[in-house]
Amino acid sequence: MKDGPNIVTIAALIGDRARSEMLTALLGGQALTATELAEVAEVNKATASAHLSRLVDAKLLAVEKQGRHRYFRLADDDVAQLMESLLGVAYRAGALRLRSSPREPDLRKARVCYDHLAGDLGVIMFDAFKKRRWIAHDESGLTLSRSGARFCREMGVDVDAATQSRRPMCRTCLDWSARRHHLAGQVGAQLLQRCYEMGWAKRRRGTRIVDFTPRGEREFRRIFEG
Amino acid sequence: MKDGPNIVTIAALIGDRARSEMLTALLGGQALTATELAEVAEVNKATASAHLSRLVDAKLLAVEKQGRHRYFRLADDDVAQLMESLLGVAYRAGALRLRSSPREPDLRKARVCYDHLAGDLGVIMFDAFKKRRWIAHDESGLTLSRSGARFCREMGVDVDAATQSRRPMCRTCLDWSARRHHLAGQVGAQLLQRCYEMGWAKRRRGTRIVDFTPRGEREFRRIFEG
DNA sequence: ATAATGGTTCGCCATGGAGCGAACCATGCC
DNA sequence: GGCATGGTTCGCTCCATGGCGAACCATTAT
Repeated sequence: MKDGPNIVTIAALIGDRARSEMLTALLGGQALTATELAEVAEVNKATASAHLSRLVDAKLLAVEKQGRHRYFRLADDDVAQLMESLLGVAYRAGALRLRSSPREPDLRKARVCYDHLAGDLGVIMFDAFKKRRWIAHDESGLTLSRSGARFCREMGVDVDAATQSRRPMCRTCLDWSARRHHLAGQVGAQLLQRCYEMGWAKRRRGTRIVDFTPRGEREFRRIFEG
Repeated sequence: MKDGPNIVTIAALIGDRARSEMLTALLGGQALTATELAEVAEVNKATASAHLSRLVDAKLLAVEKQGRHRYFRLADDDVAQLMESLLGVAYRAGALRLRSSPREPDLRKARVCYDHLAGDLGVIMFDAFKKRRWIAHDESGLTLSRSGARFCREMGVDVDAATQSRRPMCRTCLDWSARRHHLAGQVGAQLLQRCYEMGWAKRRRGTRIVDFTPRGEREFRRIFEG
């Protein structure tokens, strides 16, 4: 077997219906068990197991044992970004099944991207962060400014806890539907959490769609828009 | 055939050794003929032809007829970005063939990413653009500031011609080796051209590596660093 | 203990698709 | 015109891999 540049194995792994279904499901952010993933992919437990172990070997997924369950999640948010890139190309190549699906507008408006908010509302939030200088580009990427930290605290984000972790606070993520950036990283993740906790929004079951309540959306826009 | 989300077809297309070899070659930016690509991929002309037509159908590649030749290139710089994303994940998953290849340091230092400069030097240039406010983020992405345009003109970039085209002037592109952004878009492409024209750098044959001359690198760093 | 449930391993089948050679068009050159 | 060269089409082989069922281990529940 001639060995090619190993993007081949990665791409081939994603380029299978069942596995891709699993990965897309995990883009939702929550960890799922093997059987759940088998259902999502509509395959046998045996096949699912085989797929999953290959995905783990390739470091696309990470596992966590919990009792007799094995919880799978995306290994990394690089992987999430990769999936979004793929979705972007597929979407613009016109092949994405989503297009002309009734759910598409909702997905474009607000959805979960691994663990943070994507879609139009995600972009709005990111723009606000830039405009108000809550984040700044420096040599090492994106950093939260002093005023940004203040804002986050007001929103109930535990900035100090976040400082401990070695996961970057802020990070950009390319939004396939809007072709713009939105906010990822710890701050992005925690802000989405807060949206749930404050009752502004809720995940729609079985999808990546985030439904904002009318009041939630009003508040959100009041804070981030204009 | 159950139809999955169509990232499957895209990923599957990339997930084949021969095709992936072709795509990677085209990441070099110049259009190549079918036979050249067949050689790169080490396959028959017949198989190459089959692969190429599938890639074109999926809008990953674009063709241009010229006499009895058919020149293939990446359809879009979205595709280039996707490839870079994949390279990034493959690289960090530790599987990339490059790793521990003698050429790796050179690739990390400076390489072509489709049509613009990537690698450490690419990142240095992008950082300079940010720091000196030659580019600014606004709602619609990255724009070239007035001083940025002035600088580009000094460098011999034809900014006005670029304004005509509908391809974005500036665009970020994620650098898989540096995990940071570098500059893409028309300005990125033209600046790389100028590096060649001014004799600062040269493509290393058959690779994506850009070799700077000692003088070229000195000049480059003098302008963009610090 | 025994049963139930979550996952994995193994052996087998089926098929998609990658690869080739040969014949075949298309274009350019002499 | 005739010949070389670039690409495509067609028919064929062959192998990698996805899929399943059944048996099996592991963990929790009763």
